[in-house]
Amino acid sequence: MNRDAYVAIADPTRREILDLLNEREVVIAGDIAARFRHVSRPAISRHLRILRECGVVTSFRRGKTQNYALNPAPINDIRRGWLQGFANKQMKSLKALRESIEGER
Amino acid sequence: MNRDAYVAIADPTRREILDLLNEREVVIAGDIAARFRHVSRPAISRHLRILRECGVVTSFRRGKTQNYALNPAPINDIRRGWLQGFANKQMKSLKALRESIEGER
DNA sequence: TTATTATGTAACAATAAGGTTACGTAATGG
DNA sequence: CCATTACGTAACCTTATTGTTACATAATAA
Repeated sequence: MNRDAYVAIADPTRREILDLLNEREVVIAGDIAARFRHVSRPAISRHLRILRECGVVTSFRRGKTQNYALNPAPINDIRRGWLQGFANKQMKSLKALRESIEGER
Repeated sequence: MNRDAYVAIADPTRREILDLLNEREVVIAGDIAARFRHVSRPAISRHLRILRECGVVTSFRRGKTQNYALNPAPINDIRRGWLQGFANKQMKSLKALRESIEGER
């Protein structure tokens, strides 16, 4: 399956996983799961799969460990893409408002 | 219910609604629904409710129309909050990497 | 080879998401 | 008052999400 990066960041557990991968470069699956007391290892495994399907992490096997690494591009694209455009439009509205007030003088 | 703004922007239909509200200041519910050929009015009505629950839109009645307006703050908070921190951490990693290369000389 | 470690996945359950049609209701206009 | 307009919502269906436990598999260790 191929998912949207918006989905990746919509879940708080996944954001926490992404934060972890942003700090440590490469982290093995077991260490990621160990971080979460309240969530089981299989649940984390599936979150990791979703993150792969969103294209925000990559994984590779080394010996008997599965290693995960961050691919931040799709997440940065959200920030510089839709969210940036969203913020820009607000500025345009403010500018238009400001100019209409100017025009009233 | 009280939801997370991440949920608001996770759905493409809701992003489209938000874009619309970002352009037009105040839009009545019917006009929003009319924008979507493939999605029914009740479905849009529920998207609007979710957007309210996420605190990203406000609505008020005027006469017989329900008027919707954007509250961009929670969305901007995502951009300047978690996503900004996420991007900053990457820069820190790059800086650390750069400095470790410096150190090797 | 057998046991252990590390991790994915199948099977299941509960809940949420997103869509539809049909109906309820508040405001306006004749 | 009655019809119309503009919405929300209830009931229902389907599919997705999130979690659990139990099992399968791959790589190493003994």
